Amino acid sequence: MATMANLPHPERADLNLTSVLFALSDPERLEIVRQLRSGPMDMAECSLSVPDMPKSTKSHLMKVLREAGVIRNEANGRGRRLILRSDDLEERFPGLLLAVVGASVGD
Amino acid sequence: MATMANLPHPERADLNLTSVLFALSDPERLEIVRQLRSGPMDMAECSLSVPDMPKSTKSHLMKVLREAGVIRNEANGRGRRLILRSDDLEERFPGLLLAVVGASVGD
DNA sequence: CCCATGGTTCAACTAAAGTCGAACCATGGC
DNA sequence: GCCATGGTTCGACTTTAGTTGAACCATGGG
Repeated sequence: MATMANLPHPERADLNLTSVLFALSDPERLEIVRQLRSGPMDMAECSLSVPDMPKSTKSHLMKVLREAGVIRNEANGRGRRLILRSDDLEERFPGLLLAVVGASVGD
Repeated sequence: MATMANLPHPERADLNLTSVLFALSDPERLEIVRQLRSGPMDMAECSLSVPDMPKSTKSHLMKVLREAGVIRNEANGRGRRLILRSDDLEERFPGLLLAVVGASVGD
């Protein structure tokens, strides 16, 4: 029924550039964002470079992205559905997301 | 004669996206970058939100930006000349700089 | 109803980043 | 030559961020 814990998300107008940049400035978090580029994903599905990452650590990565307003984290059955906030980011920071996810990381 | 200490700068090809994003994810550093958008500046001229910032702290801000490849820091007489590496950034991460410096920060 | 699944939260710890005084160092001007 | 200027570097410290196990919790399935 999708009634699990509703986590807080900042509103579009409250998105802060430096917070977004910080959230994107970590390779693991950036990788998550890239995977979400092609559409929502179940959290359990999204793979990271560290395959055996503890779930508390993974949850923390999501928290940073969510609190910066980069992703939404919604209850979905037993799991979580992750959604990139493309529209909100585009509105607040036009071109930023495209530049970031489109670029070659460099290492 | 401009022969003062030559600080190390990463080459264009070595620029790393997450390092650049991290360097830009601080309000003070972002402000410096914005001031450099309109051309090189003497380090002594660039004003920060904290007017009485110790010079060691200011120097550290510049170091982070320089080591990420965002700015050049060249000897210039008794002082230092700061130059935004627009071309290198545009080459490596097209559209990124424009999106970042063009955006409203949000707080 | 019970339990496995998939996740959040907390607390304790480690690691990384920021702050800033003090020492040092070129330069340009006198 | 000397000194004021404008900066870098170092070291010690504070602060912030990342990591993880353990406890907890909602859900869906049997």
